[in-house]
Order: sequence, then C-alpha cells, then structure tokens
Amino acid sequence: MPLDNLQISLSAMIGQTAGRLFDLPDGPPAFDLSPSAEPKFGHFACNLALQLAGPLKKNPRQIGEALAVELGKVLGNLVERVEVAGPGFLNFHLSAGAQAGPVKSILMEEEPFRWTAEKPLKINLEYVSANPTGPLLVVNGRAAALGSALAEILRAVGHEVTEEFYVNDAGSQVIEFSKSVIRENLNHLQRIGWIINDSIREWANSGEYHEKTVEEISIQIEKDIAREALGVLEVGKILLDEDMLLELISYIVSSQHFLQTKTISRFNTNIRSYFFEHSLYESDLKPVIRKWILPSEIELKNCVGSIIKTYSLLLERRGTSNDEGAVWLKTTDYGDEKDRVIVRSNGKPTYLLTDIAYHLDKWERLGGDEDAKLMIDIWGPDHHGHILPTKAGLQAAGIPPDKLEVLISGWVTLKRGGEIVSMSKRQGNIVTLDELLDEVGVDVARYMFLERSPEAHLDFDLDLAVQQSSENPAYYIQYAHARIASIFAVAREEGFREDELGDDSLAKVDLTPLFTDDDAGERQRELLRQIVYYPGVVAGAAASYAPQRVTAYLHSLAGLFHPYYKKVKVLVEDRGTALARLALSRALRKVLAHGLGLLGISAPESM
RNA sequence: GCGCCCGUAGCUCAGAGGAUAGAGCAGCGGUCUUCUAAACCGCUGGUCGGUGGUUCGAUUCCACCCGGGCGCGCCA
Repeated sequence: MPLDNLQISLSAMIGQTAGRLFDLPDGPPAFDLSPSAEPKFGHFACNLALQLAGPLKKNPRQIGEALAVELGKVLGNLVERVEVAGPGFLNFHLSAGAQAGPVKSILMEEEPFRWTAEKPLKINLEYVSANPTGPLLVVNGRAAALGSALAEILRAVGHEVTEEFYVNDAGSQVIEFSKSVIRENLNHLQRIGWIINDSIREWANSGEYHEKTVEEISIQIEKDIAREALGVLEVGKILLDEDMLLELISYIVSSQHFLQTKTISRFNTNIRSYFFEHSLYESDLKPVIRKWILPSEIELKNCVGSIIKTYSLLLERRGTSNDEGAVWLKTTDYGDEKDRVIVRSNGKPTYLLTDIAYHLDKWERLGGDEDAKLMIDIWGPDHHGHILPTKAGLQAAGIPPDKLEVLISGWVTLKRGGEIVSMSKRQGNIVTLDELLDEVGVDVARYMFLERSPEAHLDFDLDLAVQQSSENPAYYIQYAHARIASIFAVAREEGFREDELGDDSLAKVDLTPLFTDDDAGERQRELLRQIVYYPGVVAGAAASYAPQRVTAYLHSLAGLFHPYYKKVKVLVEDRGTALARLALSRALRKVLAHGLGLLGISAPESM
C-alpha cells in the first residue's frame, strides 16, 4: 500500500456525497479540491458549493453548509471538521489521526511512494537524441535532466517507461561532419602513411560543417584513427579508398556516439535504449553511409528496412503526390500548414520520412493495447516547428496524433558575474555538458535544469551554482536531508537503542506529542500538512509533465525544516516527545530522499 | 507575413479559475556555550505587458494589440 493520495480519495467522496444530496441529472459539476493556501484554511479546499450555485440556483454558502454537515458524517474520523468559508469554500481540516497517517505509512510501507495509476500507460520517453557529431552541449543537458526526471516521476505514479535516445547516425549531418573531420586530418593522415587519392581529397574539402568543435575533435581522433581504430602505424602504407573511407566515417560516428553515452551516464540518466537511425535502413552502419555518400546508391528503392515499409504504407494511403521529381506527403490533410517533402528529387528520404518510420517502429516496439500506449519526445527549442508536420505525418501513417506528446526543452543561457557567457569555444568558455559538470557537479546542474518550466528560457547562474550555501537551492535541500541523518547519528550517541530508531518501531510511536499548542506544535502540524501533499505533488508533476513542481515542493519543504531544526530540538529530555519528533523527522527525510531521487539528485547522509 | 514559446518584485523565475500574488538572488540589519551557521531571524520591494470579453470570481480562460525569443529548406 503506497502513501494514500488523500486529495484523490477525498475528492471522490465529495463528488459522491454531492450526487446523493442534490438532484443532479448530469452528476456533480467539475470541481477542484486543492491544497489549502494557508494552514488556517485547513488541509484541502473545495469549490464545489460555488460550482453548484448556478445549477441549483441557491446561495453557495447554503449549499456549502448542507455539504459540510453531510461530509462531516461521511468522512468520519478522517476529518476533524469541515467548514464553510469565504464565498462558499469547503475547508477540510484533517484529524490528528489522518495527519499522522502518512508518517506511519511512510515508515511502515515497503514502497510508500510507488502509486498505481488509474490508467497505467506504457510510455516510450525519448530525449537528448543528438547527432553523433560532437560532444553533448549544455542544452542537451537540460533535455537529459528533464527526460530522466520525468521518466522517474511517471514511473512513480504507476506508468511503465522506457527511456530512449535516438541516434541520428544516418543522413547528411554525420556525412558533413565526418567530411570536415577528415579534411582537418588530411595532412596528418598523409604524414602517417596514408595515400589519399584526389577524388577523396576533393570530397573532404567540400565539407561545410561549421562547428568549431571539429578542430578539437580532430586532435582527439587523430590518435585513435592512427592507432586503436585501424592499426595503421603497424600496417604501413594504406590507401584511402572508398572502403577505407567508409571505415573511417563509421569510426568517427561511432566514437562520437560513444563519447556522448559516457556523458549521458555520468549525468545520472537511465537511458536503456539507444535506437540507431541507420537501423531503419539496414542493420549495419557502413552500407547506410555508403548510400548517403554515393550518388548512384542513394535512391530509396535501394533501401530495405522499415524506411521502405513506411514509404510504401504512405503511398498506399495515397496521401502523397509527385512534383518536380520529389515525393510530397499531404500533411495539410491533417492540419499542417503546408505539404512536406518525404523523398527528395535526388532519391534521398527527408528527416520527416525517417522520423515517421522511427516513430512507427517505436510504436510497434511498445506493443500491447493501443489505448495504453504513449510516445513522449523531448525536443530542442529550435525544433518546435516540426511538431505539426511530424504529428500530421504520423496520422497519415495511421497513428492518432495524441499518441505522441512532444515537449520542448527551452534555451539555456549561462551567466557569470551577471553577464551572459557566450558559448564560444574560442573564448575558452563553457560549451559542453561535460565542462559544465566539471564546474558545478551533477547534482547542482540537474537541479538548476529542473527548477524552471521545461519550455521556458533558462538562465543558468554559474556563480550561484558553485556556491555552497543556502543561496544554492540544491545544497539547501540536500542539507536538510543531511541534518536529519545527523540527528539520528547523535540520537545513537545519546543512548537511543538501534531497534528504537528503526522504521518499524518509529512507525509505532505515539505521535500525539506533535500536536501541541505551542510554536513547536504549529511547526510540526505544518510539516505534517506538507507531507500529506506529497503524493498530490508527484501526481500533478506527472500529469502536467512538470518536474519543476517537485523541485519547488522540496525547496519549500526544506524551507520549513531548517527553521524547525533551529527552533525546536528533536532530542529533548522527554522521551515520548523525542521519539515522536524522530518519527516525523525520519518521514521527512524519506520524502526528501524520494523527491531528490525522482530528480536524479543525490541525498547525502552528511555534507 | 504565418506558426510556436515567453512578458509576474531591481534580477532570475514559481503559481494556471478562487479567499491578503510567492520563492531565490541582489540590498540593509541581526543570530553560533544548545541535534552540522552549507543554517536561522528581521526589513526593503508589485497598476501580474496593454485593452476589451466570458464568469459569482481572471495574474490564470478567450480575442485583439504591444514588446522579446525561436521556427517557417527537397538541412536535421
């Protein structure tokens, strides 16, 4: 039994009661039950009486009174009282027992924070999905933090989530990138004994990849190419012919991908599935690269994989037309503003066709009942224009548009000393995710990325991120966790027995000493109130794809704990009080640890 | 021009139909003989971009306008 989401249970009971109490042919109207804005308004506030005022043509306060009386009976010892306030709100004040309940279940239950969704979904959550054309950048880090946190949050509420990274290793980007890397290395290759024919030299020199990173990557690849990858130094003279070129490109692409996966795992993400774009064409990378390089073989008819299946499917559905040698998909039939090319006049498929093929493949891999499946993509901010075409394309292929949820991960600006740090390699500034992690650490980086709403622009304050003080919210939360751990360490020194401090025995502790009428009691009731809200916070974060709700909650919870710690001593003389406070503290610690866990941030025992 | 995102405190941003609009930073002033001062306490700070509309109620929803970002390729 997980920690009860009281908000949901209460809400259901309120709806039922209203249905019984009033003559409502259409059932009770939509209403909200939300955490109360202030302690004096109780634990939950409900606007049902206000919503009923219209249909029933009665004063909302009268309706409220009637509801309050009936609910007081129905809810029994769950609530201490239900009162009507303001224009007609119903304020629910939970009983001491109901407030203590969550602490007990957090301490007692095997998995208090793993809920069962009303409608559990099988979700494929795709994020980062960078081209293997250089290291991951700061923006990729934001998407990685978002994706991995969202995956955990969705799992917590009962969905089954696969985290996936789509590797764009086929297509023109990787060819252009490889071209430029090879161009940068022509002299070096010659020096170590490669014989480079003119046509390949010419090909390499046509590279137009603008990334500044090419130069740096080249230096790093130089050694690899020469030694580990191809063993050239030992072999001696080697002809850079077509076969060797494919070898070289596929090496460059794979090595970049490998470096990206290293960064990804360092960043505490849980990507289990790497899907390679080239596998839409063929299982091996090299033949696919060959198709993209050699004009004679690029025609779609030479492709064999799911790309051609998808193409045929779209043709069958007749949503296509030919114009100037290109094949167009009539995405306007599905709400797009203009039709899109899926096969160029030179025979190469466009990203839209491969994207449709990829999503079809993903859709099939998800398996199971269509109603219970969902694909979520997290895309970079420069791709929002592709949402419509992609959804239209999927619809053309027979997948309902609401089966793909595209979330946009916004821009990131780094700031230092109040100034924007231009992300330029030339100036020696931070560009890559690894450089950022070197400077601020994984925990802080993840927190900063998850603090804002996903699509909003993010200013990343580097000065703040490196500070180890309350000004840095990530440390502030972690410190609350560490402080609680420390209370327990001291408790052991002060003669509390190990078995007294275990979860099982703390769960049995009488919590009434928490409900006193002094300052301590007030603070304790407020902490309990916040614990009650936790399941609702996670549920809301999952439903709205909004991890920032979890960060905000944890920050405010830590903001209640620190003053409490300062003002109220846990390990007091009175053993009953001390044990009750220990139980509360342990429950708090578990909530903090779980919330941080959802975000992929560590919860240290000491700092 | 069309489309998407954003306009909330000096700065960076939460809040998404409700009851006096929140937090952090910045600024000013205090607190370590007491479970970690990576902490705590106090003060200062707002016509929620504008105008209309829907509603018992709008910072939140709708329309239009203004300002900023991004996208609009047979690149991805």
